[in-house]
Amino acid sequence: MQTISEKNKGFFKDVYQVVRLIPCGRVTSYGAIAKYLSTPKASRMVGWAMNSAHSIVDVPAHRVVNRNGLLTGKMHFATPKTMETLLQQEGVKVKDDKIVDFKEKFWDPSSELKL
DNA sequence: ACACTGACCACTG
DNA sequence: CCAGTGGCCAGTG
Repeated sequence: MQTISEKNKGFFKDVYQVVRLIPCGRVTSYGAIAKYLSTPKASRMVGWAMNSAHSIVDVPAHRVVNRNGLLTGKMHFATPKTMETLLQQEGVKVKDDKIVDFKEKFWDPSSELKL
């Protein structure tokens, strides 16, 4: 393996960059990152990038959730509760594997970074 | 080398 | 409003 951690593919690297820039106590969605990078349809690839990113500490994948604010990838972490635990430690309230006041905690790179 | 799957989102009917 | 389909990249079988 060591696919991205060593080589870092184009799209993957961009995803990690954005996720890495996510402020503490803030969350974002796949579509937001995908749209910021290129097209919202690429949200799937973002999720796939996370699939490898969950193994990378530099990428707080726990701050990345789906459009519903649901912790979709919690199962991919060390433990199914690692994701919600990390979020709660950062001040993000998680209830029923979902982020409370998700829209308030939502961090849109296309709006915050924008450039 | 080909085909299918994968942590999804947005649009159309 | 709810349901269904399309679409992007990369990796594995």
